[in-house]
Amino acid sequence: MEFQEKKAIYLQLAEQICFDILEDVHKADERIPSVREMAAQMEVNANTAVRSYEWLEQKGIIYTKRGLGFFVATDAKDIILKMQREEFINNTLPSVFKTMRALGLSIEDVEKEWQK
Amino acid sequence: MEFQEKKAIYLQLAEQICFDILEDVHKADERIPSVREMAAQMEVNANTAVRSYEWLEQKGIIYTKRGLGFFVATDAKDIILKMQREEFINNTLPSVFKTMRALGLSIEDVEKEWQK
Amino acid sequence: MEFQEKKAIYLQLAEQICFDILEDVHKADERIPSVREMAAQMEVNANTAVRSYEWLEQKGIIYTKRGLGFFVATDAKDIILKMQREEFINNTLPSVFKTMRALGLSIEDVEKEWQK
Amino acid sequence: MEFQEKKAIYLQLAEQICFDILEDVHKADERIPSVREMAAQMEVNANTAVRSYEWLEQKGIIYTKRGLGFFVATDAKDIILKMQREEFINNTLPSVFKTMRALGLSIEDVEKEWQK
DNA sequence: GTGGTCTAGACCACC
DNA sequence: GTGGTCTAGACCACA
Repeated sequence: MEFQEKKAIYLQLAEQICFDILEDVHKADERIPSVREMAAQMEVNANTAVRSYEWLEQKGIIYTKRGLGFFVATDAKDIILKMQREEFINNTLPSVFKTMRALGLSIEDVEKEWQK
Repeated sequence: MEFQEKKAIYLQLAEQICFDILEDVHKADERIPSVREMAAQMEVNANTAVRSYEWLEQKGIIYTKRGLGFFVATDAKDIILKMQREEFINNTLPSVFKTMRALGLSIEDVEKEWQK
Repeated sequence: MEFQEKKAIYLQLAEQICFDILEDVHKADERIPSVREMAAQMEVNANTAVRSYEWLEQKGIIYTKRGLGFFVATDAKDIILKMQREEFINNTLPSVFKTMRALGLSIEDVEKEWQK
Repeated sequence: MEFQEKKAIYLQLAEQICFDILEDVHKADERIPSVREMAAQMEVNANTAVRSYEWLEQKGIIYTKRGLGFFVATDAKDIILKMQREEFINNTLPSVFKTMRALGLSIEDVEKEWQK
């Protein structure tokens, strides 16, 4: 996997895993590769993979069964979508709005385009 | 100047010049640096700077006086803003709309955010 | 192909291609020789042929399909004829009018000739 | 003087002399340089200059006084203008008309431009 | 294979 | 000095 320089690798890996969950590469309640396997697959340091899994667990997207590994949460997709929705609302939209103001475009202009 | 790898350098340079015109670094009807000066400043090949200037000239943003150099068009800002508006409508918005559909967001959700 | 010294080669090549389109050597929606083929045929540098093609593309006379080559636009002939009409009106006619004034000829004299 | 390759040099020289007469470089009833002087000035072979003078004399534009040289005819300008008018009517205009037909332009279109 | 881009270096006309 | 053009040769993404 290729990573951007601007963003922490463990976050990019976590996002990739989220993407895979949405795409059913990893299905609800099923096991995902172990930290070491994932680290090898993605060619990152094992500690980086650990941080990704911790982050996903903290978000409730995966959970751990001692001795067995990590599993996809039943409602993982819902959580991910909700997260992405918030990301869109809090970051993408404000940036789009800023551009609109700079260009003198109104919300009505955007609505017209949406109809198409 | 630093350039992204994904986009042609001559286009990035042209956009930078547009940005400078909007910011009054280069004012209407005034001369901009010669092709060779700009190329040296930005550390690109002279021919690449030529392509940028040709692109801007073709858009009507700058014009040339023989033996004297390139000058900012009187209505350069209008042209740039119109261009950017079209770019936003034709490229940025469709991408935003695609994300909205993927996340199940409606135009009403966006309107609520806009009010804030 | 032989080129005049007074005019840019890439423009003369572009005009030749226009001529060929009008003569159905290159037909609407069909592929024209690749940049490199054309350059070899006409014995010019490949970059010069590129400039010709870019000029024709910018005029809407040809269009490009990625990895496949350049194709003649459906309405290429219309565009070419319109272009040539403007050229005639803006350049040829003024020069003819200048000669007429120098020789003391009126528009009526020309009309008489036109009738024949 | 520089000569085009496509046209006989003696004709180009004769035209240049006509041009000079119209511009009063050589005035009516005055002597023009001898054949040898002219040949030297224009850097052409003396025989070529002779042919030019013969051509001009045959047209009635210049005349010879034995032992004195060549002189500009009293009505030289009239003859030249008449000649040029015929040249315009017989060669330039037909070529213009041909272009007009090829482009689908009418004499009315030309009249409109003439008014400007 | 295609077009697209970039560099390096050259010559020209114009001012 | 300015822009404008041309050549030579290189690397890239895409199909």
